[in-house]
Amino acid sequence: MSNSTPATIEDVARIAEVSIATVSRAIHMPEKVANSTRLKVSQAIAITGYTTNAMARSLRLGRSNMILVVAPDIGDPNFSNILVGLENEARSHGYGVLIGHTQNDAQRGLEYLKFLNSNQAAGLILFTGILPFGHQSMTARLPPCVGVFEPVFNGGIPYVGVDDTEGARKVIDLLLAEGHRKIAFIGDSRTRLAYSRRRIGYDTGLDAANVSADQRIVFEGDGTIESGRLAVEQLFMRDTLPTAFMCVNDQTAIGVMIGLGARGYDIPRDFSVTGFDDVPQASFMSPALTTIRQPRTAIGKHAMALLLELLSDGQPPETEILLRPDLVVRNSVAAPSLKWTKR
Amino acid sequence: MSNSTPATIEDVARIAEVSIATVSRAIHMPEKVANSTRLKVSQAIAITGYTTNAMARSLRLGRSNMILVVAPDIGDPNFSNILVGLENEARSHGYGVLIGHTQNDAQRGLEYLKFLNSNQAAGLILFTGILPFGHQSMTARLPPCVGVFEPVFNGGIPYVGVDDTEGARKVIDLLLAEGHRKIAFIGDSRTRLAYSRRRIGYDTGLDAANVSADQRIVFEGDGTIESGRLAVEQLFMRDTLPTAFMCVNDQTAIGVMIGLGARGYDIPRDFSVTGFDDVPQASFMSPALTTIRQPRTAIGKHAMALLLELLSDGQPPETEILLRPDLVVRNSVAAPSLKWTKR
DNA sequence: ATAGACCATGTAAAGGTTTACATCAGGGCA
DNA sequence: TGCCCTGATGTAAACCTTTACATGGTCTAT
Repeated sequence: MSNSTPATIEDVARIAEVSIATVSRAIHMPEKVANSTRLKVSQAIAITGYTTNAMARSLRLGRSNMILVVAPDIGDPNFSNILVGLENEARSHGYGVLIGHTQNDAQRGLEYLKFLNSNQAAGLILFTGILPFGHQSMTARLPPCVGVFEPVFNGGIPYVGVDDTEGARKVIDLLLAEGHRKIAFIGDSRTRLAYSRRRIGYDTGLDAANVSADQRIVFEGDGTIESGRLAVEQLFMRDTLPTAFMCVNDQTAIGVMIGLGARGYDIPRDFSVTGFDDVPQASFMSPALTTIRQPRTAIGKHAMALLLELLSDGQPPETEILLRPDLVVRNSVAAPSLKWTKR
Repeated sequence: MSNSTPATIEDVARIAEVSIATVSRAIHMPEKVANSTRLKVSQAIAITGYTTNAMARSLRLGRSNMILVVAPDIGDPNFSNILVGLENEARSHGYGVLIGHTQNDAQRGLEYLKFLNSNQAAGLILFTGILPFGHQSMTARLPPCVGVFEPVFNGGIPYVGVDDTEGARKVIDLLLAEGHRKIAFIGDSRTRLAYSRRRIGYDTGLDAANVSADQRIVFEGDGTIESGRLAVEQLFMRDTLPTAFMCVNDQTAIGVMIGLGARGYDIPRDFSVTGFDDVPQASFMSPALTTIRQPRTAIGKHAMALLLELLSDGQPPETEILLRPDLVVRNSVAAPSLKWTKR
């Protein structure tokens, strides 16, 4: 009964008194097999506890049932919720999720390329924005791929993300509604598309409200906490201060809050601050940060669904899926301080 | 040159003018092959860009190069840093990391069991404390396994975690050193070993300081934020209050802080509060929470290293690896308030 | 009655490795 | 010279599936 070696399709065939071909068909194309035979086979499977050997199957089929997910840093807490969406969707279609992170190290990228090349994954989900690069013959034969958060450099690859422009627009509209006119945008000089799109939201929002160009302040940071702090220092040296800081992401916003706090200002009484992403810390800041929520689980789910569609159809159904960003109103925004508007 | 189909060992053999057996040996047992031949083979490999087909290899060898990591919830931000340690260690030994989460759902556990049974993983890392359970013949043939955080129920499985007793001892010693005598332990009635070990730290610490039993207050919660809040409510209904709340984990501590805040008390002036785990939020609370840091990346690294050792040796080198917990002193602890000590 | 179509099933090849066993050449020793 | 040993390489089987093709039986329409 309970052998130490797993039951094979042959064991099942013997017990069901059919050929192995019939067993395989009973499993994968039940409609091609007579009812009586199908029954015999499923009984035999129950007796033996047979599970099909994935290695043999993948070898024969020439593709595995694994999806490789490569992120710059899997330790990033923002990543974990996306993983949930990815995993659920994949598992429910019989795929497993393999993870890897590059830490922005080309060497590691190359390792994953080799990994892919030895047929270990049927598809690839990229958070890095960059295709792995290596030996000509390897790069030529990558499996279907989907980008997340930002389009993959080198193009032609569908991607899933949040509608950055709309998100930014929601933020700027909130600030405008509170009465702010002089709003600084603390950006990110790295050329990532997400950031330039958020900038567009800022600009179009101000355009729509007829805020003149000379009221606009843009600071190019690099998206880190430190960069937010620095932005505050720099802006205080100019003669006109904003009444609100609209930050390209939560990290920057946290930095801005630290910077303003260090100078003794109260948020939101003296200045309003907004972020983007809704990282876990955002709700624990004091004041809690008003920001845009990234629908992370949904992003993961959509990205995986898109990839699986690609795997079966072969043709990318659409090139870009943008999810609706939600404004999360907390306590870091209020009407502009009279102290500054009066000037 | 750049074929659409991957190079096989046969292509390499043809170019190197040797047999496929020799190619395989040149790769896996270089000492068994003449220098001149080895050179020819490696040149041929370079020309073809050959990578060995992992499916075929796994099929032949009867084991894959994947490690399955199963956690209750991969969305938990505490999990992500462990993943980093796991992945780095695995990858550097040529293994890939597959992830899965059970969400405490037996159905999903069964899916992973099937997954393991079809030879998709060479080893298993369990965060759930429970072996997946299913058809007799499947459960009988699980791959080598390592537990993380808590021993796997049903025993015999080595595990890696932090030294909970020592960690708790560090906390209680800090509180005692600040002058606290009446210290409440807010525990977790779920029978998880980690928690009972932390309780031991609490008790031995107080024993060592000769704090009498009637000075000790133990509240059995369930480890959630809500449970911390509830503990505060309950303790306020008793006639003697503690001067410090030592919580079994950070979640509970956050709940306690919320509860005390709601009653208008200031931490640490009126009460001291401590946690355990150092979750990401801990440093963003106000006041920032004094707690015990889990060396997460190190835990991941050790767990994977242990598993890989198991895979090659077959024998568990040790049954339990306890890492040193570090006390993270922030701002939630101060000397006891006179208001309470005077009573 | 017979050809053709169709259905259920079986046979066997193929997928890319690894490795036990066979082969062969060369060298040392009696 | 003949024998055995050693070291390098080749041959072929095995790992477990899936599936194209072959087989044989039943039914329908001529």
